[in-house]
Amino acid sequence: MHNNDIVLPECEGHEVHKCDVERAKSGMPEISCLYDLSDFFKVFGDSTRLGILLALDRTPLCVCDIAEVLGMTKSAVSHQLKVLRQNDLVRYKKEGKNVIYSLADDHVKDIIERALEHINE
Amino acid sequence: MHNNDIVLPECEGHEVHKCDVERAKSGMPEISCLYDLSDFFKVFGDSTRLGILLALDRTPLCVCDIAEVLGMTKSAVSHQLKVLRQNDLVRYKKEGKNVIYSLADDHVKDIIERALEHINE
DNA sequence: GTAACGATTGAACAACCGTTCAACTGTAAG
DNA sequence: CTTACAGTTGAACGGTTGTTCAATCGTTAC
Repeated sequence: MHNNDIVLPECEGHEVHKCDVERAKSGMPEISCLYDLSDFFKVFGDSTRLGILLALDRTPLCVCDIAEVLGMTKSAVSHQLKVLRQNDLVRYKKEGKNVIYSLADDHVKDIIERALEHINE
Repeated sequence: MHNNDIVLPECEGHEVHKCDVERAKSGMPEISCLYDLSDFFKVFGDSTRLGILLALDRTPLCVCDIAEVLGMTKSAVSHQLKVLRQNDLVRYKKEGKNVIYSLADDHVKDIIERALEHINE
């Protein structure tokens, strides 16, 4: 519908179109960048992962404790911790039988607080 | 596993636990707030919706033009615009046969730019 | 060694989500 | 009135995703 060879002057008759489309296109980031960005937000788009991050924002915790705080199984928490690890949002260190998780950096906190502002108008 | 009646002093032997769990729990926001927050991020966690927002950040556009910019069908775009509307991220006004969409406020831009910073380290 | 516990992992399942398709509404033009 | 186009909508389909369950690894204690 959009990429045919017929000469059709897309939506002729309104001046709203062609130039605005060009302007919007010129300002758009790379497609790959768009995917990176949406993937980043996708990580925050789950209440379990968000809960983990908010808990770790208070204090470093082992997996067992995170599960206790959120009222979930260790397995479910561990799966989500893996996602957070792969996105460099948390760090971890082994301590005996425990694995202590903590936030990777302060950037995370900023982003969450900014979003909270928006929600509370 | 977590909510049985047996008296089991959860993870006795390490001082990492009980007090840290209490500290984390006390700092946690309401569960409903957690859902609101993750729902908010979920909206940004899709490249199509993100593309729409970035395009509208440059200039207001009608549905047809957004579809042109992103190389998608009007239907797909309209579906995602509905989601953005429901989350108060875009406004719209009718103009003849067209519906012109624009960003609801500047908060959106801030959040996206903050995320971009994090991705680019 | 064995037992117990913290943690991770993979498979499986259900629920969710985004696009496509077709049908439909409403407006503008002939 | 009829045609054409912008936009919306609902159903359906396929892909993704989060939790559960069972099995496993590593470390500690006996």
